Order: sequence, then C-alpha cells, then structure tokens
Amino acid sequence: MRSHGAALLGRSKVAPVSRNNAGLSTDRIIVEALRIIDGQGLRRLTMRRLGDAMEVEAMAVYHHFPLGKEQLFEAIAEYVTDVHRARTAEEEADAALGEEDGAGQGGADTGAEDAADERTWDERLRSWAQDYRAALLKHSGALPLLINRRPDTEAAVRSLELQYAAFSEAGLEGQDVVNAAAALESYVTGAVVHEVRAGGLESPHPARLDGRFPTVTGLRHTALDHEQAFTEGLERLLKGLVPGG
Amino acid sequence: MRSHGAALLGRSKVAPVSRNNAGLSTDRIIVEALRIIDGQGLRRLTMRRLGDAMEVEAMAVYHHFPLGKEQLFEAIAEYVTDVHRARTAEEEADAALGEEDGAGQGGADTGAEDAADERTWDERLRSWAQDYRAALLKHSGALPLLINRRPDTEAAVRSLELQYAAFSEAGLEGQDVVNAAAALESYVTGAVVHEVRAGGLESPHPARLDGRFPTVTGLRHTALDHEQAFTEGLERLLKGLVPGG
DNA sequence: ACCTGAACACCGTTCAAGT
DNA sequence: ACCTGAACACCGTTCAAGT
Repeated sequence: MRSHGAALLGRSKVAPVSRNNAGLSTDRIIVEALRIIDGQGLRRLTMRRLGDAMEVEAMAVYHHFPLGKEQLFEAIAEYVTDVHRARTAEEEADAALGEEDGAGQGGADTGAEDAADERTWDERLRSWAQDYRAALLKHSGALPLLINRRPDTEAAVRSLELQYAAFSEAGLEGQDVVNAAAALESYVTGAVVHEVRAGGLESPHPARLDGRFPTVTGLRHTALDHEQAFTEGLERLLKGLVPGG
Repeated sequence: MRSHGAALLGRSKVAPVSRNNAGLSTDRIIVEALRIIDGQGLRRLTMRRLGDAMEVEAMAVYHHFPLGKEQLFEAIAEYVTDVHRARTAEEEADAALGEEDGAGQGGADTGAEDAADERTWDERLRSWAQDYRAALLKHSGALPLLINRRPDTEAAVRSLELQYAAFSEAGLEGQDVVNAAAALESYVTGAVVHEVRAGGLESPHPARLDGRFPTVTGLRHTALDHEQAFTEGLERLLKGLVPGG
C-alpha cells in the first residue's frame, strides 16, 4: 500500500507521463487483482483484464511477477492472510477519521509498533481469531488460493508466535501447544469456508426434507448467525483446548 | 460407480463398438476427472484432456453436463463430499477382500443399509468426522472446488441429520445444536485445509527465525503429526461443545 | 529497468452435422 | 440420444523490440 501511494505520487508530480514506467508495483498489482476478484470473482481475473484495469499492457505484469500467474496467486494469498497488515491499515484509517472526530475509543495501545501486549492470553487468542476471520472474509473470493502451500512469510510466523506464546502462557507444553495452535487455525479457516459456502441463502434446505431427517426438519427455521456462531464456537474450542477450561 | 461399471459391461458384451455411445455417464466423467485432478492437479483438468482420457471428443462431455465446466465442478464437489458413498464403496472393497480373507474385523453392522445406529452420540460424531476428513484428503486436489455454494444434496442433509441428532442426544437444544454442528464441520474442513497447506515440509520454518519469535524457535523441532493432532483437537472441541464435557 | 506488440499453443463453448 | 468436427473468442506465456 505504501509503495502504491508513493508510485502514484511520483507519477503525477515528478515524472513526465511517458509510455514506460506506468507506476506498477507488486503491491499495486495485488490490490488491483483483489479488486477484480472481489468484484467479478476469481475466475474472471486474467492477466489481460488485470492489465486493462491498470491501463497497461497485460505483459507488463510479468516484469513484477516473472513466474507468471502462479506467483501472483501466491502473493495474493500472502497479502490476504497477512492479518497484521490488514489490522494496521484499518487502524490508520480509524486514526485518520479520529483526527476529525476528536475522541478515540479510549485506546491505550495506539500506534506503538510491536509494543508488549499486556492483554491476557485468552484475549490475545480471541482477537487474533476475530482479526484473521475478518481478513479472510474481506476477500473471500480469494479463498481457493490459500489452499496451496503455506507461505513461510514473516506474517505467518508472527501469527504462529502469538498462538504459541499464548497457549504456553495458558499452561500447555510442547506437542500440546503445536496441536492447539493447529486446531485453532483450522477452526477459524474452516468457519470462513463454511460461511462462504452457505452463501446468502437463509433457510438452508428448501426441499428434500422427508421423514428420514426429523431433527433437521425440526430445526429447519433455526437461523444461523455466522458471527455469533463463530464467536460461540471459538469460546467452546478454547475451553476445550486449555487444561483448566 | 455403479453406472460406470454397467456402462462398460454394456459396451464390451452387448453393443457393437460404434462411434457414438462411447459409454459416457456423469459418474464415469466425474471419476475420470478426479483421476486427472489427483494425478496432475486441478489446473490441468481441461475439457480436452478429460475427453482424451476417456478416448472421446472433448465436446461429448457437454452432453452430460450441458452447463459446462462449472456444472462439472459442482458435481465433483458433491461427489467428493459424499461421505456415505465413500464409506459404502470402502466397505464393499473390504467385503470383497474379506471373502478371500475369511475373518472380518468382528464387524456387527456389516451391510445393513440405514440400519439404526446403536453407537453413542459421541462415537457417531467421531466417526463422521474421521470419515469426512478421509474423504476430503483422498481428493485434496479438489478442495478449492468445495468453497463454492454448498450442495443441497441428500448426502449433505444426511450428514446434517447425523450431527443434529447426535448433539440433540448430547443435551443441546435449538440454536446450540445448529452452532455446534457448524463448529464441528468448520473444524474438520479447516483441519484438512491446514494439513494440505502444510504440504510435505517437515520443519515448517527453514529460516526467518530471529529473536522476535522465541516460542516458535523453542518449538521448532516439535513435529506435527496431522492425524494425531486432528484426533486430539476433535476430542477437545467435542469436550467444549457439550455441557457436561 | 520497465513496458509494448506480435506471436504461439491452448482453452471453454457454440453450432451444425452425423448416426 | 449421443457423439463428432470445425469454428470463435479468449487465455497464459515467450520473445524481440522499444525507450
């Protein structure tokens, strides 16, 4: 995002608008690709359309992603799952609004990068889970992309550190810490997949309900509030994962 | 699978091998498509390749899936997530071996279709989860396909009925039943995604570990046994989901 | 260094035609 | 009903060329 803004600034104020140097950058390409994915769906993201969106020849993208579309996909997956970036961007936006608005939300930890997190282990896990869910939901069209190999980025390790540290503080050790973190991440990812799969449809079973499915029929009109169900399930999982739960 | 076998039989024993009626069927097409997906990856599944694999012109597939590739994808997703079919096929294979082998595994419920399940609610949930995980892992290359809209098939409702009935029996009611089922399915799906993402790599963080990540560094050599971690996490989740856990 | 433009092999899908 | 074969618009990627 930073380089995106800088590039735009550089083009409009300093350099003459020549046919080269159209102000591309990996970040800008990713952001533009996500705009297409969010608006039209993953299948409509093509190199040519991506080029068009940036008013550039499609082949220009290959200069920033020499390995082609697969590499672009990987970068998108990393971008989407980078909770820290998403959270920081959000806070900056809030702060910008706050300058007009005057009062913050009583925030004590505003701005301090990598400040010691004084919250309890369970609060840290809760908010990591909520943030990660929000990040995935924000670009749910890119969800199929993050099924490939796990990025070994700093962002990924940062999330893992947070989880390991929290579960350790909760009293777990060794294998239990690793397993608990895997279970938590599995739950959050799966919940987003579940929610996206459910799509917009309210009543999940329009037809097909005969006598063989009495319990489903009985609960047919029990709506599923995804946000509430997620939070509830998260509490249950955490309760099951820690010894004194 | 049934129609696949029947079609092959019909071709080789009854009908003369004409240029039409090449023995296609939706089931055979799906099975062949999955063979390509499992062997070469989802991206290499093209209509032409699929046709080649069945020694048929690519356009023949459109007669069985008039809406094209999207419809084929949907059918593949339904096929893969149909635990009941997968389990039945597996049991038939076991039974076929058992005829030579003599002794079964002391199985009491062999063959009886839709027989009343006498296992306790938690055993039923456990084995559903294990079966579903196995089904997804068997064709993990198709995983991106089941992120789309949820199939409203009989198989899907059957799974839901099993979950709802089990959680009801465990003492949950109304909203809690629905939420618990959502949490369970989220966990299982997410665990498979997590496992596939982890890929083959043993030590998850080759480099990039500096002083900022002490806990990750400390647990660096704690291997993650996916099967064991899944089962462990499943127990923890169930414990958290039911009242008397 | 950064982007263009033409070219190539391949793709999904339509349509008229065969049996 | 079931499949073929040609055709069309579009795609990812390579490569030589421009500035």
